[in-house]
Amino acid sequence: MNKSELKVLGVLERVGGFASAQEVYQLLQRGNQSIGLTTVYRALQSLLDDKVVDTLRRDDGEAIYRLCGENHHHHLVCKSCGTTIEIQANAIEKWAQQMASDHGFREVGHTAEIFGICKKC
Amino acid sequence: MNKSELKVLGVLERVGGFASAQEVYQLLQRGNQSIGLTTVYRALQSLLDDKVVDTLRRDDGEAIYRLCGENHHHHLVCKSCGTTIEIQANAIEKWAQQMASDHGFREVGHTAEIFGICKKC
DNA sequence: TTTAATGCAAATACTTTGCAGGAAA
DNA sequence: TTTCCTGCAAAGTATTTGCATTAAA
Repeated sequence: MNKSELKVLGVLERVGGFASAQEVYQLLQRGNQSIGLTTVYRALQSLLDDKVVDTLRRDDGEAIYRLCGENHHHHLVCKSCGTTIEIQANAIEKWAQQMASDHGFREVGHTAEIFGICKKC
Repeated sequence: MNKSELKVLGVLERVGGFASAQEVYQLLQRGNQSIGLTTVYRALQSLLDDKVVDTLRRDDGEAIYRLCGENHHHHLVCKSCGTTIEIQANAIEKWAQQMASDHGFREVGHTAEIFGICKKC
């Protein structure tokens, strides 16, 4: 675990959810923690190998990462104004676990998002 | 629905599962149905808009497509080998509706995906 | 000194876009 | 003609790799 990996971990902690390599890089640039993009990729790859972070793909194909085992939440997003509401979803957590074990899956994660038009719009 | 879209649909039917744009393109090249890569991408985009096909991302970020059934479903995806299982989820449908109406949202849709490592991997 | 870490620049792979020629209506 | 369809080439984006430089042990 070297200096770069610690910086990347720091960002992921602050973000408290998913972030792409490009986002991590930009956040580091804004702070005074600047490191190269290549190094961010290498740090993330290494953290993945060590199973410290978890990865999946956004709809546009960009890889996003988060700390493993972190409690996550879901979002209710307005398609019109972009307002985002964080929601708790025990039902979803259970559902995901259930479905996964029904099919013999392990190391399970999930994503879920609700979108629509909010009151104001 | 034009000629190119029909060719792409034909391939997806024959494949009977997921295929990437690049794969569709190569399969068409091998047959005597050759069309340009650009056209394959455009056809897939159009089929997506018409909700005739369904898309997901492979682990390497490549987009894969397949014909979609009429009913709304979710996916259980193996992060290792890409195996995908379709699952029904009434619980999720209800949850999404509930959460949305709790917050005064309308025209509601949602996404949900479970990922993990499957039995074989 | 010997090894590991860094980052620029180039390479790679998938995907999208600009544009000009061709088909269809 | 006028509109839509095609596909080549170029551009764009995320990611990886080669390589020379620097930091660390």
